Amino acid sequence: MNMEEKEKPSDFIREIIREDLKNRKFDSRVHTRFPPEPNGYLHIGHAKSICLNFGAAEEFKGLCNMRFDDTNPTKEEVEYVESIKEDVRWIGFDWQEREYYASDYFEKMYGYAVELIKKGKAYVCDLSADEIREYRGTLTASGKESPYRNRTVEENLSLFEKMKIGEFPDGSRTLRAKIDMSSGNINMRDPVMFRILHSEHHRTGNKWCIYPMYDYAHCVSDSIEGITHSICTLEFEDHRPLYDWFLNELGVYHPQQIEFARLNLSYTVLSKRKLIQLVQEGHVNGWDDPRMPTISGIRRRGYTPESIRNFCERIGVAKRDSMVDMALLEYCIREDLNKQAQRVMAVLRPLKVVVVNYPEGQVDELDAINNPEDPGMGTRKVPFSRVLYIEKDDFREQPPKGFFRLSPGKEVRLRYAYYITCVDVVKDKNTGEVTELHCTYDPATRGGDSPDGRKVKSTLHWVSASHAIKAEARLYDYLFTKPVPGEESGDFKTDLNPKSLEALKQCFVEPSLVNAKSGDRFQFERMGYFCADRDSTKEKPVFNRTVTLRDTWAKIEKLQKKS
RNA sequence: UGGGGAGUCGUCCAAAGGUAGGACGGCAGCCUCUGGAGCUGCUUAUAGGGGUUCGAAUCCUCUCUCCCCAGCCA
Repeated sequence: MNMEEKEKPSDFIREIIREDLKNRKFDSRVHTRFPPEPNGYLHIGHAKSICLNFGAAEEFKGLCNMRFDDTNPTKEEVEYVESIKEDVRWIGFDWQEREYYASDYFEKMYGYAVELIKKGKAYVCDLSADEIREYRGTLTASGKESPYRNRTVEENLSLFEKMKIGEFPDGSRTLRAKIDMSSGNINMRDPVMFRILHSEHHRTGNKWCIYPMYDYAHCVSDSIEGITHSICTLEFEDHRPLYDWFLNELGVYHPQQIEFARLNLSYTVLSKRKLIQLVQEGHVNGWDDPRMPTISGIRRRGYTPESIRNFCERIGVAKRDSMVDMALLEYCIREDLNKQAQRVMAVLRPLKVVVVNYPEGQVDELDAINNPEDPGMGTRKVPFSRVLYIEKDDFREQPPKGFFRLSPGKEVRLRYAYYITCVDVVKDKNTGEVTELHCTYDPATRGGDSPDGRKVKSTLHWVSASHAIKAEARLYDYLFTKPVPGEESGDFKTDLNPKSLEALKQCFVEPSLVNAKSGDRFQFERMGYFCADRDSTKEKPVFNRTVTLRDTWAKIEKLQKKS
């Protein structure tokens, strides 16, 4: 086995494709499609499907179509088609000119339906929605045939024509496939093919007042486009017999439907219904809120397309229900950003430090490495002066066991600068809060190395007070406090994390960040990866925390608090 | 109690009758001018019972558990 073979993702779907290719099925073609309904924003679960459909097509030198499954005008909007296109492109795939819509095929679907009527395989039914439900039976009891089931072909043809030209009100009649009301598979109990909907469609306008149902529209669309492998999620497994029935009765080109398990991710929700609820009820600030698992939210949070693709590869594709650990997604973005992101110093919760033996008014320009993982990214100058800010968490008046950072009398290194020793602690007279530290520095340690070889246990990040830029940092935590939101209570919203967003408005970042543009990503050393948000202004940049760095000390501290 | 699926480390995915392996997480250590990164080691897994076989996660059989389906949604 060579290296290339080793790297290739493999799963049961790719195995099927390989087998089909070997047997020259579908003329040795591979043609998939990504078929979203434009009724919401794409999320990380869709990314799995996108990577599978576009990825497999690419690997087998085939094609993948973009197809909007727009058969329900009451729920669909152009806003959604635009966002979907942007998101798929951002993830890194291209459908060239093959941008299709199920609505492109309405005429053809109508014609095919007429054929089925002529074959005696479809009929116009006057039952109401409630009556259809009654007649359908239950999971264990078989259904009853509709009294309209045996109309003549002529009558059906004329009624269907009248449905089309708008002679009947919404809900008054449907076109149904004539299959088997006693089937154990409820989908086969004379499913509805067309319903009457006097509703304006985002593409076809008012041309149609009957719209096809998913089961009928999907297989026909796949057939028209010459799809070979129609990949969908597990809940459609029961629909496959119907998919096959329509295509067989029509006697047209017949793709193969294959089902895989949809993605579940811990500490979030991935259902359109729930996501739309979060947006509409204001639990988040829109579809692209960085806490949302939507592609647009993840993008704004600072994730890279590369990390999403790697994630989708790592989680694999199979048929069993599963719950992927959020920690894996975080691993993927850290892995990518560790290699890419420019390092920078930013103090999120500032504590003032006066270097008492450093001359007032003097400024040192120190060399800092932009990315230790990539020397090619070069170095930059960072200004040092008498008054600095360090991170509040990096000082403890009474250091707990294992605390390596600054405390009274202790010496630490300021990254790329000098060793400093804390000589005095200034407190607020009323609250007792530490407001300022007095430290001395050792001029011999300039650059961060001690000529006498003495070691310090810790290196702190810092900024020069007079040079720093004021900034806002938005720290995000999981949107939910439980791995499976609502598992106990039954209502996912009871597990919403009240601390999922913490906005720190008085941060100080090093001056090199003046030029940061919206979308730029950085590692704030020792704090995490951050991405400049579009809310940034010239006066005050805003940074979203994409993900923290792994934090060993935080882990130790948490353990200590427990015991 | 109808029909359709699925059960392998904590999590995700492999192993197509022949040593149950990888990744994430966790733990321990090494290293380090980021308590980052990197490196090394460890990590109570084949749902259960029978059977076939020299040999079973894999084949047969019985049982158990979980998921999906009763929209004129997709």
